[in-house]
Amino acid sequence: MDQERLEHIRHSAAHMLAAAVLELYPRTKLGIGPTVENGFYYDFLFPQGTTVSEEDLASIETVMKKIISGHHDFVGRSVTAVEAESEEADQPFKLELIKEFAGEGKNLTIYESGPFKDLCRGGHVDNTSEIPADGLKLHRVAGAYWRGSEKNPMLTRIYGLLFATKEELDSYLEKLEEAKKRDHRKLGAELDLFTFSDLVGAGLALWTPKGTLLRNTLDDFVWQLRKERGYEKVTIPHITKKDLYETSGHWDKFKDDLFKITTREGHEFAMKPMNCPHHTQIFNHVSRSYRDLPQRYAETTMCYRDEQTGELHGLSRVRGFTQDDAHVFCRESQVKEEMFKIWDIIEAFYKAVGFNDLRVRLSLHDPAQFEKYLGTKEVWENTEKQLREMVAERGVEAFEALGEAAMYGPKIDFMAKDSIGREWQVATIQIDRNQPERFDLVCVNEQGEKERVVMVHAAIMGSIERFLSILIEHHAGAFPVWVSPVQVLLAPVSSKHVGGARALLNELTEAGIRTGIDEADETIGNKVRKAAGQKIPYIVVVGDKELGGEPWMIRVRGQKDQVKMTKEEFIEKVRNEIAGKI
RNA sequence: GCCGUUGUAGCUCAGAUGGUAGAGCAUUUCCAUGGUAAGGAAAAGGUCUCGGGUUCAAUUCCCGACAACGGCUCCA
Repeated sequence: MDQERLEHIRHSAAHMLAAAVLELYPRTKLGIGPTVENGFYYDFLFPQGTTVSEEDLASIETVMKKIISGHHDFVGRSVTAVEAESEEADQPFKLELIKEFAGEGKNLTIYESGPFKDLCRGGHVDNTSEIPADGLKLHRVAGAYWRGSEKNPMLTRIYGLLFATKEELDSYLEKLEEAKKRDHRKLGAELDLFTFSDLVGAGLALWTPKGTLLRNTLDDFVWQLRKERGYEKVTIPHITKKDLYETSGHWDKFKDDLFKITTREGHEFAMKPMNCPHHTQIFNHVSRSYRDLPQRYAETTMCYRDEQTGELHGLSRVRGFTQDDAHVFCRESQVKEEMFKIWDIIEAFYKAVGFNDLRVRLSLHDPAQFEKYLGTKEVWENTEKQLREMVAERGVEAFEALGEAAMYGPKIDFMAKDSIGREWQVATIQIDRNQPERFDLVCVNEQGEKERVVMVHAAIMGSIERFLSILIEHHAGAFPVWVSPVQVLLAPVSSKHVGGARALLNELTEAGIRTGIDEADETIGNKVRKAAGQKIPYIVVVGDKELGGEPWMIRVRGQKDQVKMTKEEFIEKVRNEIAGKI
């Protein structure tokens, strides 16, 4: 079925949803009912005191299907604004739309289908019998502001899924189930990686030893890639005087999102929401010669933003998060080379963690809202042109996104697709000519003159928290061997094998393999079950045979049959995988 | 922040028109020395999220806070 036809079907179904709601709740006021990616929604203002629960959806759905089965034709007719207003007299939201559309000189049409009529620009099927009722499911109810503005009243939005066939609906529902199983919030608890505490507060993740190992493993690799390219580590405090952000321009635009601290002497401080302003002060504490450039500062450190409670979500959106941040201070002539170095790091890193094809997004400013940004139009346009050239030179396909730029400059963002096809922004490279201006960052050039430097911002994982939410879901917790907190689990057959297993533990650990041991007095079957649930890559049962020098039967994650290998072969194999970032 | 739903043991969930609660898994101990996805038994574990109110009595009803979930808005 072609997309346009599916759109018509979904939009027609939205009318039927409204019809069903009016039948069950006659005094309901109607918002709008467009199509969305996998179906449609309709916004309603229910009569005072009515709430619609998830269970009520089933009865609405039943009524909806009954109306659909009435084989009603969709009949449209043009109306004047006055006619439209009289027909929709008891629908305040429709009246608002009529007024607006009439003001814009648009033609108004009303579509009738059986018992229901609606102001609508069209795009329907001819008859409701064309709506595939068995591909339909009302699945969610949510709040949504009228016309998307938080200044407007909150309406109740009912989402429906609608596919051409039942099979497609079922397969989509299966996909949702699969996503649920992979949910990082669930896996984070099951794999004992992180937790939240009501005492500590919402959006403040606490990392267990295993989770910390995971973070550090990834961060160490990023650092290795950076170190090879001339980066140096720096360290900054997590708070700053207000003055720093007044100079950077952040205080003005983002003061609501800062955690603020007032000292006993009445001075205002803030928790840092980013690191660049601090890093400028390290660059700027001595005069720099062009010979000292580029200065490349890297630091993995936490930032804090006072996100609204309703926006928090697992690790994806938190109040305290860790950036693997880096800033390069360089001359204009060095920008491209530095950008490409970062690009190389990003490619190497994402390949190693199992994301193969990153999409590249050019995140540009939104010309319609230029007041959101720092700096002049000219600087922005030049920088954006430069980014386009670099993308072209790099020979990659990039898509452009208006309004996705940072406050101080445009970005090249990298988008990763996870294993069930969802796309996420991960790494980012940003060119910044505004903060060097504001902090007066210069070097002395060959002519002995002051020369303005350029800042390049480069986060590889971005926020480690958000990155891990994506990584956990991408691999469903079954991380590549080099990333896994525990790479090999030893399971002694009985208590008399514990000593021998401990010796093996030392041997494997010496070989650089993260090894665990399950010494519990339990059956071997139970130990295997638990280790498999922990998604540990290799499980080795240790009994008389193994300790007696016979080949091992290794249980490999994801494989049904065990693999036979000598101890030496096994150690070699795992070491190679760790070294090869597999 | 807004709309809606929810909050009972570490986890997953039962439960009572208002009379302080129960299971499985996990934990601890004992028995079993067990060979690749749950061996057996016992014990321990709860201010029923927190704070107010109504009541002889509140985990249960009411109000408020906090937190989680689904969205909206936001995301430097």
